[in-house]
Amino acid sequence: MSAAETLTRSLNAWKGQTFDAARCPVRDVIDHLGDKWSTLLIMVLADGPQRFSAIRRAVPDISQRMLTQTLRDLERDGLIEREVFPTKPPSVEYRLSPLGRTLLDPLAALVGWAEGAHPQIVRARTAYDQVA
Amino acid sequence: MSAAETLTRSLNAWKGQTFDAARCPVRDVIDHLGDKWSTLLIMVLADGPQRFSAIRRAVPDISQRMLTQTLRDLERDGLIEREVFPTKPPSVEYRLSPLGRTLLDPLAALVGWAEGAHPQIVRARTAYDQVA
DNA sequence: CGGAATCCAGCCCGATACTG
DNA sequence: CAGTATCGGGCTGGATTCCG
Repeated sequence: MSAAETLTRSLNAWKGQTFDAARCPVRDVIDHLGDKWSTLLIMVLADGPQRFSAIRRAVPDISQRMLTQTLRDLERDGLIEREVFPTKPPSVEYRLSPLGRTLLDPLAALVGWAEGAHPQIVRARTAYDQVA
Repeated sequence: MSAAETLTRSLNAWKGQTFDAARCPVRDVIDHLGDKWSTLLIMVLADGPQRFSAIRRAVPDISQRMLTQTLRDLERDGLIEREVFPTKPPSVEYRLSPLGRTLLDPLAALVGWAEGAHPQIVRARTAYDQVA
């Protein structure tokens, strides 16, 4: 089955039903990954388990608040695991869960596409704004 | 190269540089796709060219304003093309551009993952909320 | 070190009304 | 039919402060 057919079929699965966005994976899962930091944090953790402050250094422009919150959301979705080491001062390690690791393949495909398409997209924007 | 290596390498490409989010594809492209409607509209257009009102019927809960705006943004990025037929009343057709079609494969992979992982994610959330 | 709590700005997005 | 214009609420996310 082609990619287009896969996507069309995924859409049509929701035709006619009393519409419930919460039960549609595209909305319930992908939209959630689409927030400002989720994909970036998963990419950081793809390299291996990381401590809170190490993640923070890897993503310099994230605020402490959003780092905590995004990690919590990913943990709640079962994509990452959190382990506390009762040292003094405490240290906390985050790692991808088995489910989270299954996301790496499709995510790498998307990131690869984004890198390849980025120059064309930048050019398209310039051309569009030229006219308008 | 493994998916994890691909992602890590993509991240490390930005280490040390004076950080400029606009030049990072993950932020400039993927975050943009992460808005509420973009992926959904691309999925609709994967089936073939569609008129404005047909797209609207396919995504019942989008407002006219957001449909117009999201289509404009996708057109600006060069992912879709817009053609006006000067009939009376006018009709406008939208279709994926060649560049837009190259997104279908990675997008289908991600949507496929989301469908497969959705049940596990729902269960993870329930378990998490149980404890908290 | 890794948070939690609070406050607040911006903008995303929806609802509504009007147009060529 | 396919928009545009305007208004306004709510949520995302940043800055700051405090805590174990």
